[in-house]
Amino acid sequence: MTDTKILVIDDDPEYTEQAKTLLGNEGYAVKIASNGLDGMEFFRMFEPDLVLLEVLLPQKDGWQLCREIREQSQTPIIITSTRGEVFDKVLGLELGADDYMVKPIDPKELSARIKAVLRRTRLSAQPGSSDVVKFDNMEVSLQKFELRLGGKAIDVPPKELELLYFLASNSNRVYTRDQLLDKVWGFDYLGDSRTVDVHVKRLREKLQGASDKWSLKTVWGVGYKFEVIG
Amino acid sequence: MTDTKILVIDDDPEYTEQAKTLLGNEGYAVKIASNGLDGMEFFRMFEPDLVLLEVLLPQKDGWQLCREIREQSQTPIIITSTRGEVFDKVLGLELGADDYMVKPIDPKELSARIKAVLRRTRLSAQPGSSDVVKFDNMEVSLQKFELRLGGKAIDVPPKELELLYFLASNSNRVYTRDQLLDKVWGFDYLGDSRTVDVHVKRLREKLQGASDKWSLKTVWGVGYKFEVIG
DNA sequence: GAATTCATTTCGGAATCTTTACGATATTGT
DNA sequence: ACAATATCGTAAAGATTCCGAAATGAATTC
Repeated sequence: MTDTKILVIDDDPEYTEQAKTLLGNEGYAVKIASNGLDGMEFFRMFEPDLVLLEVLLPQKDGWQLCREIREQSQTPIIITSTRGEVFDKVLGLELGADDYMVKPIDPKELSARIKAVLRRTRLSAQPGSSDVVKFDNMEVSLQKFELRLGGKAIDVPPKELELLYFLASNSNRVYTRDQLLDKVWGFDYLGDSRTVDVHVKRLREKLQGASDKWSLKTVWGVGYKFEVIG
Repeated sequence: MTDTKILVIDDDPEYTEQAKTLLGNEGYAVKIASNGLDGMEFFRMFEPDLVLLEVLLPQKDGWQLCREIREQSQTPIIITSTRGEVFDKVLGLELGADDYMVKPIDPKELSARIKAVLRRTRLSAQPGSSDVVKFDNMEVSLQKFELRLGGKAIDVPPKELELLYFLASNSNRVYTRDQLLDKVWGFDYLGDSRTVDVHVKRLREKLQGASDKWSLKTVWGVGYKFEVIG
């Protein structure tokens, strides 16, 4: 049923065997790496849908690995650790991990968390995201985190940039406010959908008169879209 | 405006009363069940759009109920519990609940979470069902929510676009005004069928002279059709 | 040419969007 | 760690757009 691939990076053979059996039974394809270097290598080859990553690793520790994975992909990561330090948790989440678990791990909890994380990240999986979006004289880069209009860099706050990036990278398609809250703000955002309007307005101020080949359009009764002419 | 139904399953009368008042004020239709068996029964009869489910219930506990509901429907479920155990949360999510809240519940948070969950679960029913209808130089897209004539995008209000989309995607077939009200406005629409005439007129203004291969025709004494020549 | 059906126009109310202002929150710089 | 700054999100008022009812005029049928 599921074709989902999970990469487990941990040097405790007993634990990894257990994990492999458990997750295998749940229909996942499981791969084991027992040190940091292998971990990174396998990550590239295996292209997992989720990484289960131990903090304490030979050759290259989990933090480092987490950072490297994040630099090149949005693949969800669950950090595991024998220590239960709050510090670990905070650091892990800061580095872009999606969840955090303390060993020893209850098998039931593990599979539940994996499911939950996959569910979350799949919701926000965006079609066609290649980091930089260009239209005519406009360029939006998430990596550089900037907006360029005719070669000139414009200061744009994070939320506005993310919103513009999302709309532009899915141009001509309408999104409801709720969809935008999901895609840009996150599935667990609690708040009013009018918020989108305000951000659109602030964006429009900055984009005003920049080009006649594209625009941020309102679709009455539906939502917004980034429209490209021609 | 909202016709959304919420089923609250909880045996604490004080809590359910509070919830009923709060959610009622927000425009939801609320039904209360005070034990597990009623809960399942009401779920079937009432067909709610969302279930607010307490874990600790007489007769049949929340976990069991959650599982049963999931077996037969995708209706979103928010689990509530007095304990704040991580275990509960994880188990809840594993059983297919959509969110989890710890009592005592802040009314503001409750309504925010309900909104968020509904938002998430409704995404599949949003515009984006990549339906496009094409005839010659005309293209109607619900995804882009636009009408294109010869490559040029034309602004069309929602109702008009939906009407055109419906007629065009069932081309050459006649529909009475009442049928159109049913299909486009909704089966529960109460109103004058002359309304259709007005919308047809407005559409014709926009479509005027666009092509001779198709047209929005009146069928005298019957209704309208989108006629395609050749 | 009378009766019926359709087209067109107008207009107020409703729904939706825009804009503004302000407090809360997060970020930055020192 | 603190203050200064920037961003974010909410609420409310203002502007806009759309919808649908009614009324009148035109077309079609018999």
